[in-house]
Amino acid sequence: MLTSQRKTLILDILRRDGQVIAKTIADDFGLSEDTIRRDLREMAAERLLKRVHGGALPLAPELPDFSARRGVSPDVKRQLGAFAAKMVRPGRTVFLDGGTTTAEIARHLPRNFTFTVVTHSPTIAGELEHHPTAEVILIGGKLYKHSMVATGAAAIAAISLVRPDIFFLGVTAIHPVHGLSTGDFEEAAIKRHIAQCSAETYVMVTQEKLDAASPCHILPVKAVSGMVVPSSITEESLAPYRSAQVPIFTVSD
Amino acid sequence: MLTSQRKTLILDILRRDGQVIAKTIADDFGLSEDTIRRDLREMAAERLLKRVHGGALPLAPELPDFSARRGVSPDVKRQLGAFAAKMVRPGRTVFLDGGTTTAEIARHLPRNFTFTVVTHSPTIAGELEHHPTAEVILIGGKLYKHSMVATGAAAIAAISLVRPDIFFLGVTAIHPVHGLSTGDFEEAAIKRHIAQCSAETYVMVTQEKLDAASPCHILPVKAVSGMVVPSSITEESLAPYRSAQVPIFTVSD
DNA sequence: CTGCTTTCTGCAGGAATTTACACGACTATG
DNA sequence: CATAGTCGTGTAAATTCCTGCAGAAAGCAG
Repeated sequence: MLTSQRKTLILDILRRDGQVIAKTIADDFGLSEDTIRRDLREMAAERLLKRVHGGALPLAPELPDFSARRGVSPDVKRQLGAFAAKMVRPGRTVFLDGGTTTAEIARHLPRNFTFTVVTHSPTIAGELEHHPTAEVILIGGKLYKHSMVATGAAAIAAISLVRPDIFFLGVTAIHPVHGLSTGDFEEAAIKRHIAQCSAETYVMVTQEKLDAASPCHILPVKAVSGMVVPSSITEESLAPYRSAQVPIFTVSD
Repeated sequence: MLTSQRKTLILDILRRDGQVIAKTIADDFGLSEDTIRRDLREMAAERLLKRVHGGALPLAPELPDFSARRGVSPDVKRQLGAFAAKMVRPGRTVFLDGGTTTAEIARHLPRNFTFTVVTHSPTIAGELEHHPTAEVILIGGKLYKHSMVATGAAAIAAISLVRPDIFFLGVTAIHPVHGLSTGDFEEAAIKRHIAQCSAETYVMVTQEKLDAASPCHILPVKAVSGMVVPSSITEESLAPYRSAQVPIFTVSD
């Protein structure tokens, strides 16, 4: 990656998130924190941003409304996303489901090597507009606006043509007995189909989804390759899933 | 390989990827890095690109990058968009091209009756997330990030399956002799294909696009069903198009 | 065809840039 | 005030850049 390119990317992230954390960026770019800090110092000297302890902020103290809205993406989801993004390896193909949790994965995808992202969500595709190295395959179909994902026969057909290595599945509920579920029948069918086409399926789980059930069944719990959960979830409530032989990845704060 | 040929190729790669890395290009061309660096130096002297450590970047930090383009002549585009949106009738199917001008159409689409919108741009699809009545069909394919549209064989195939009543075409240039054109070859092919599948094609024209030509030809002027232009454009400069028998819709302020 | 000139290309070596690591200093936070 | 995290500087290694030069190819005049 070219240095000047990296600097413009940092500015992009700064505009998008309203902040830049040296450590995070260093991870995303696969570079040392020193390099990032040097970049930040130089850009601060050019009056492109404001250097602060731990990272940098935009020069103009943005409207409080804006930063408030940007910051809402709860830390838990962001951490889950950052963790999942690290599971992507060079050259692999990853399928990103629609939803806010998977959107966080898209934001944290590594930027120092190439890989392919497949998604049936225009929102996710939009998140990747400024990603420097990701090749994006968009799955078309009839748009289900509630979740902003393509659905229908055309989507199923297009999905059948790809063989993702990893599928990051978003659900509204997960239950030891009732399995993974979501609110829309069509959407459930799509998710199930993607999982069947993918070598591995990982599901992102937050507290409020655990031990719940939504109307439409997607898959049984043991059909997934692993669950990604925040460390705030007690070991006790994970026990039923562990006994179902599902690998669980705990993301510490 | 001829030198000038090589330089053209380098510019192509630069436009396509938004970056050029000396080492990579040298490998691809089977030449020494010195030769490539010399080329880059010379082209930088000719103001064709921006030389940076490790390679080169497009001259102006992404001259017409999509997100950067958002914001040029917004009022005019909004009026054009509002006018075009009124051309949509109940029950019809409309294809929206990618781009900032067509995004304005999406924002102004009528909300009191149902119709179908087809688009190969995730950005446009995103604009329609909160539209109450529009059915949205998303065309999938390999995402061309510069313009944020799906491209490739998959996109062509999917487009072939729809028969839009109206296609709102976005271009970067229109010229009485050279016709409609845009910057990317693949994108031009897609636009041409959409136009061939559609009953009618209307092109949105603003002042800076008039009487200009971009590298890749899409269609001749007389292939379109009509041009939508702002009233600020003089009748004089429209004369060549009127004599080509192209209906012109003037949008007053 | 021959000899000369011009242009292009690759190589060598020194300069400049970039990056990562180490270490002591600094800052935030409890 | 203690600790963990972050900063900045110095340094060494790697990479990239530039200059000068020599050989090869192409163009041109005689």
